[in-house]
Amino acid sequence: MSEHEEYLSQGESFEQEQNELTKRRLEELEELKKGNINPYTYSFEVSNYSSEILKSFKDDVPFENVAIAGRIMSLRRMGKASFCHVQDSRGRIQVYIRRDDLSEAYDQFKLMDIGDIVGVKGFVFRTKTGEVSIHAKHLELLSKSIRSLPIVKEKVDEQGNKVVYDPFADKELRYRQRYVDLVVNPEVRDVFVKRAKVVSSVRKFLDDKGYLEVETPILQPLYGGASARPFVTHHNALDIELYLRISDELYLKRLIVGGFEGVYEIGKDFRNEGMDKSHNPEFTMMELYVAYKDYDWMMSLVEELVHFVCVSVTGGSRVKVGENEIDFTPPWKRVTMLDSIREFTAEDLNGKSELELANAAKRLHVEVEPSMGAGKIIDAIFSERVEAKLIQPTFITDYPIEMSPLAKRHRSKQGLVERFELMCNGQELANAFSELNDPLDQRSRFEDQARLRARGDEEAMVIDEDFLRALEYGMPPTAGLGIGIDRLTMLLTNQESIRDVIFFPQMKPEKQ
RNA sequence: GGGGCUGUAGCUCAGUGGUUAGAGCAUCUGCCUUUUAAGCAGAGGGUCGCUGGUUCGAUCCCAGCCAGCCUCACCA
Repeated sequence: MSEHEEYLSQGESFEQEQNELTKRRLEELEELKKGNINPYTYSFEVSNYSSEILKSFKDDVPFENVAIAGRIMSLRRMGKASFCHVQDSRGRIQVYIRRDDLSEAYDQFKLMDIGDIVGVKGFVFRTKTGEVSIHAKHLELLSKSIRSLPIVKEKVDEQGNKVVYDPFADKELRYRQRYVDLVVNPEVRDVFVKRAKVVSSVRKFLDDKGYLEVETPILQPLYGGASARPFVTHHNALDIELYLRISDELYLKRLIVGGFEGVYEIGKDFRNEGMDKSHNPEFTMMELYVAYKDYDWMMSLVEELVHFVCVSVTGGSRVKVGENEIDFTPPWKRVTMLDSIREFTAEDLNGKSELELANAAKRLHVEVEPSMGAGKIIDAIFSERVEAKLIQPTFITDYPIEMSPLAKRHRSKQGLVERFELMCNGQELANAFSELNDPLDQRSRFEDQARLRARGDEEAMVIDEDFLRALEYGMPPTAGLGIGIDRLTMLLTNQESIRDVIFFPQMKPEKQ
């Protein structure tokens, strides 16, 4: 049995359909080895990048001795000369290969395919038709591809628009084989480069303010800080259940108790809930806690932070998102939850009883259940009648106390807490409050949650005695903030699905 | 979980209750030393998502299942 037959017989790593194409590639691989060519080399001295060459080449100035490496993305063979495009991390450049310049290396070139990774040395020139290209003096196979890539072709039409033929567009394949998506769809790479810029600019902003980046446990004996169902796992040595964190909040506040005056964490949270275009089971959250500050102060910080990130990532203060243009120039509108409802529904819910609230909900065609308290009814009306209409960044402030067991009571408004959410493009982007630091109040709020849990609310918070103990030692007045990094990235890159800003979104397992 | 749409060649997609299921790209053979959606001539490639049913006959009709997308609900 030949080497490639043996490889193909090894079953599952090759689907049936790929066999013919792969078999051919494996034959080439053997031929290369027979010719003493290592198809998987160790290194190559790269001295140039495609985009830099294209940008800096001037026709009258000789540009010699360039060396690039990348993947062959197109191939036009014309007997004793050929053209191909080589794609590196910064773009693509055409390479001209002539038998006369390469002699026996041209025979190797005949065994190369689209998808192979090559190193090219040569000089830069402009072809008859005007494309800046590399005239190869040396061509070397660096890594052989034995699985054929989807072939996407492009043309620039008379109007100068890029036309794409046979796009690799199947969303399932794109998410499952993101490596292929990234190779073949250059705009996908751009989104993730911007995502990295979102994270680094958030970090820079907070570092420059003097806040300390910290890491707290992801595996937690108790979960808390949000209303959500957790993932459960098991630690063998201790023989205990552990939960994947649903938020960082309670640990970060312990650090404020410990004397840090500003701490933040950027990391993954995990929530065992449904998935849709704005929810992935694991997602990236930034949480910040600053001592001696309140939620009013935090609103100004959020304006400054998000504006800074927007400028860093996009170069400006305005972003096109779908049909809308969003302007992040501060200051942003600040409106209480009840006022926003009055503004969009003409219902004034201020000081209304539970029965009056239920009637208002009915008038607005918002479904309410008998079990819902005043706070939940207000929240339901807001979610259904207001939220989607908030396109420009808007702070919604002063939430009902029942929904916010970790937020401090409002200094002047009965039944409300000092909390705000930043709404933008009809979605929540940030959530913040004056943190509850009264241990007696915190304990009674936890107990309210425990009662909800006993009634079957699986998302109600569990009592965290160690957190209460920390508060009993005394926590300074503190402002806290959480920003969903994935959703911020969606906005700044104009992506409508969270799956398009996460490299490997959660998928059902692939069928065998 | 409800509703809608989709699944045909490696990729993008046509198509039909009836002989051997098509196109472009990709692949293979031949020609071609400035091409570019390269071209010209030829060739190979399919469990028509899976299972069952109706039928003389199913890729097509029906049912169930699987997977994906959209949407509603739930959920932050």
